Amino acid sequence: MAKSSISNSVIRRLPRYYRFLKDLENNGYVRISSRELSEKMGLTASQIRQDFNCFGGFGQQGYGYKVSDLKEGIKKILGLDRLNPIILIGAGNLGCAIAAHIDFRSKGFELIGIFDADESKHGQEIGGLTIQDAAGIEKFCSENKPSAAVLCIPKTAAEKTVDRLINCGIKAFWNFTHYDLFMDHEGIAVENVHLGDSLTTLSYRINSGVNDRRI
Amino acid sequence: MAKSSISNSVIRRLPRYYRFLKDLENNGYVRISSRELSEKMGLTASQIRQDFNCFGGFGQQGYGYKVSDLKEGIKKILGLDRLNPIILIGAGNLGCAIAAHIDFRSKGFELIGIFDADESKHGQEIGGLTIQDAAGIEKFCSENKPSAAVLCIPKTAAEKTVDRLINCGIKAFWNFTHYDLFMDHEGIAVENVHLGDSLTTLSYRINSGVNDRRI
DNA sequence: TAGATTGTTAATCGATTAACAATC
DNA sequence: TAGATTGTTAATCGATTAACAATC
Repeated sequence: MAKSSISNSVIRRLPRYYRFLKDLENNGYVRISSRELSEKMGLTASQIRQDFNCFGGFGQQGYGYKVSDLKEGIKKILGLDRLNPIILIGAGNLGCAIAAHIDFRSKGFELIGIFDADESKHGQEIGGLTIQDAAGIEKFCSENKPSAAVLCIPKTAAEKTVDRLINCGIKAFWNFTHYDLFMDHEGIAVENVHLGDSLTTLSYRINSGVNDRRI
Repeated sequence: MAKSSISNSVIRRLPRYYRFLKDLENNGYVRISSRELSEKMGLTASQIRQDFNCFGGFGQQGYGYKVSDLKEGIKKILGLDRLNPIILIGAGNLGCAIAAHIDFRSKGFELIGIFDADESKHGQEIGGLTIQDAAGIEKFCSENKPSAAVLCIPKTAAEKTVDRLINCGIKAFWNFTHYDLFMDHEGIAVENVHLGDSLTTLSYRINSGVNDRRI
C-alpha cells in the first residue's frame, strides 16, 4: 500500500537506489532480492522492503524485484522523466565546474542559462552556454520560465538574489552559498549543499577516531 | 556531563553551530541563550542544549552561553585547531574548483599537493600548487605524510586509487566520485559527497511538491 | 531575592529492525 | 507442492521534544 507522505530519510535514499539499479541493469541483472541488494548497498533487507513499499508493491513474493521495473518506478518517483529548466547564477570557480561537471539531464534538469554580475565574464562559453549579464535575469526568466536555480554566488549576495529569483518564478534552489537558505515561502524547495560543513565533519572524525560508515 | 559517544546527527550539526557562532561573534554578540540561537538556526532550544551537553557544560545557568567560549569549544571538538595535510587527486573541472574554492585551513586541513594522471596537466598551477604526475603519489606521501585525500577522479579509477592511497597511509577521504566508498578498513574515515544525489532529491521535491525545511 | 536559563531526566515521536503470514 | 521472498505488522532503537529542578 502506498504511503501518503514520504519521510525525508527515504527520499535521501532514493537517488542511491536508482544509481545502484542502473548499475545492476547495466551488469545484466534481471531480478534482485531485497537481501541481495542489501548486501551490495550496505543496508538491511528490511529497510529496503519498507522503503520500496512506501510507493506500493514493486516486488513479487517468492521472486524478488524486477530490476528494470523497479528502476523505472523510482525514476518516475524522482521526477527524472521530466526535464526542469534550471539556470545557474555565479560563474566563478565552483559555478563553472558545476556547469561543466554535473549531468543535469540525468538528474531531471536542463541547464538553460548561466549568469554572472562580473562584466569581464560575459560572453565566455561553458558547456555550450554563454555567460550572460546578471542584469538580464528577469527578462530571461519571463521568456524561458526556468523553474529552478543553482546558486554559486558569494554569501553576501545570496539573500537579495534569492528574493529576486523568487520574483522571477523560481521554485527550487540548489544552494552552494555559505548562506543557510531556509524557506518560509510556501512551495519553494531548497537543497543546501554545504561543502565546507562536509569537510569539517571529516576533520572531526580524523581527530576523534570515530568513523562513520553511513553513506 | 560529557557523553562518551557522539551520535552522527549531532556531529552533522556541529559545523553549522560553529558557523553561526563565528557570525554572532563578528556581529558583536557576547552571550546568547539557547532560545535565541534556536530562533536564528531553525532548531529547538531543547535540541541545542542537548547537543552542547554532549560535550559537557558550556553554559551558565541563568545566563546562557558565552559566544566566544562556545565557539572556541566547538572549534576544538571539530579539530579545527590543527591542520591535517591533505592531497587532491584529479585536477579536472571539479578538482580544480575545489582546490581554488574551498578554504581548507578554516576546515582543519592544509592542501599540500594536487595530482592528475593526465600528462598535459602537469605543471599547471592552481591556488599556489602545481599539478603533479599521479605516478609520484607514493614518493610524495612518504616524504610529506598527508593524512587525507580529496577524490575528484572518475568512478572507474576510484577503487584502485583508494587502495593505493591507503597503502600510502591516507586515513580520510573526501570522496566526490560516483563510487560509493564504504570503509571496512578500520580507522579510515570517509565523507561521500554525492552532488548528483543532492540534485536528484531536488527534482523529487519539485515534482512531489514536498519541500524540506531541513538544513 | 526574583528572574532567567541551563543541565538533565522523562515523554514522545519517528525510523529501523525483526518477525511472520501471505503468496508467487 | 516446497521454497523463496515479499508486504506488512509488531518490537526495538534512537533522536527529538517537553518539563522542571538546579543554580547563576
